[in-house]
Amino acid sequence: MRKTDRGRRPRAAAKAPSLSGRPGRARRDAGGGKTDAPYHHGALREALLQAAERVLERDGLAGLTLRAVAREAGVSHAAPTHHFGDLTGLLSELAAIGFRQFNAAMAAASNTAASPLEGLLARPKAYVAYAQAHPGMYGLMFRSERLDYSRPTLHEAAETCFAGLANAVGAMRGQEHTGAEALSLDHAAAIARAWSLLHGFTTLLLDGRIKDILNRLPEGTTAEVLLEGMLKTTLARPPAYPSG
Amino acid sequence: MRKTDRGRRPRAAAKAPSLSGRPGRARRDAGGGKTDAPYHHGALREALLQAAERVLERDGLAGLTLRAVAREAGVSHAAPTHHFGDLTGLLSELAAIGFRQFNAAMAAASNTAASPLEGLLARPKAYVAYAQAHPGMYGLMFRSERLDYSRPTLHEAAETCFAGLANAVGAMRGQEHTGAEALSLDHAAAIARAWSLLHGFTTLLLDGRIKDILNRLPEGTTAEVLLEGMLKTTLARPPAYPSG
DNA sequence: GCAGCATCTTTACACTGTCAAAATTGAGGC
DNA sequence: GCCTCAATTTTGACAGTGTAAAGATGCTGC
Repeated sequence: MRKTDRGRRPRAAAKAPSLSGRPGRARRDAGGGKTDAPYHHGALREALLQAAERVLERDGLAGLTLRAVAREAGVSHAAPTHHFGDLTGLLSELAAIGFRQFNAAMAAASNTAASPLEGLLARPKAYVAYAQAHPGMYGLMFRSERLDYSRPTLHEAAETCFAGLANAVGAMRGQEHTGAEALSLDHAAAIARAWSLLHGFTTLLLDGRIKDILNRLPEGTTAEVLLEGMLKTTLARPPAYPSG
Repeated sequence: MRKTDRGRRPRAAAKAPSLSGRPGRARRDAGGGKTDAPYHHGALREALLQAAERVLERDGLAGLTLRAVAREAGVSHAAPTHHFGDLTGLLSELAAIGFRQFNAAMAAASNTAASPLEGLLARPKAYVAYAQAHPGMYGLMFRSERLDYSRPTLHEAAETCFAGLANAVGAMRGQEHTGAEALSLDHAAAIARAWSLLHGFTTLLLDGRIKDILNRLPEGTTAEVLLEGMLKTTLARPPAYPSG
């Protein structure tokens, strides 16, 4: 009994072994005051995902465990298993939510751009900005080896993300509709280059490696300025091998 | 995290509780046949690092635990603690070894290049090739959040790696000696671009994301070809803003 | 009303990292 | 030679993790 009761809530302070009392009652009050939560939660799946997002933002990827999420949601440690199968399942569903947020943020930034140049820079800047605002989520989405991309929700959300990026690159090169069909090597290289550049810069930035470079630049130079410098010298030039 | 069957050598197949026998004897025979290893190993630190490298190659990052390394080396589960402090210490020292291998591989590739163009492509190709040959080690070096970069050995090895990359970029732009001094924004952007491109492509490749792109290219197109395509359209053009 | 089933809890187990104490051994001081 | 001492290694324990199985509970269809 002395094993795993570290973070338990007060738990009614009763040692009565619940002969007839319902152990699931009057305990889930962390959310909005509904203190008479039924034994059957009703929407535990969604509640668990929201709890997981809170834990991720608060404690980072290392603190995102099944039991921590269950504690945050106020249910027993085995409750998540029923809804997600295992840890990979929970993480994958949460990552799918992250991808949708990510896509929405980039689409919004792309739509509200004023000048043409700003339009070109809007997506990449939104990409890095999202990662900086939600480092745990970005790490989960892109750096975690505990995701199952065969899950439909995650697969679709990630695919949408990739398609948006590929389309943006295609539009920049004057080509529309980058469906699931064949690409020229040049076009594929342009997509891979854009994605690699953004993803690499982002992960290096989150890992603190970019600081070494920023320290050699004038005082106060921010990562965003460096990113703009990286992009401008790339975007300002036409493709080397026109795609005709 | 059920492993249960993995690891767990026969362990001498004896249940004699070693009433007077020395439990540390005649057990470390995995290496070279020296079956009468003394209680004091003599070079346990090195043996543990080699064992850790074997475990990493065999079971990946997820299987690289303190206890697994101790089992692989044939010592008790707490032996590594004395030499490395904690898991972070062991992983950091192993990552330092990885960085040195990584640096050596790139330097060798850069030195044995024949043509000038091949010289430019040699380093990036060696970069990706190393990561493909040692995915676990690359993940440990660049993707693990459990490293302590304040450790001198790791700090120095990683710094050497970065300096080599920065120097290669500097040489490509006609500038030598990229010491720890100030950089122009353009030069810093070039370094960050090269590093981000390589690191991003590598991690995307290791995570299987590049496959989605390769599938849209002619049958049999390999990642190396795509990488060359990415680099050629970048390298074949002079810098947009000459560094004069 | 009640049987079936989905949901949630309890219990148990194997594994992990880390700490403290005990055991073993090599080396130096007398 | 013996004896202490410090370094090294083992043993044991503890808190935490994921996961599986069994028990408790309440909704739902009949």
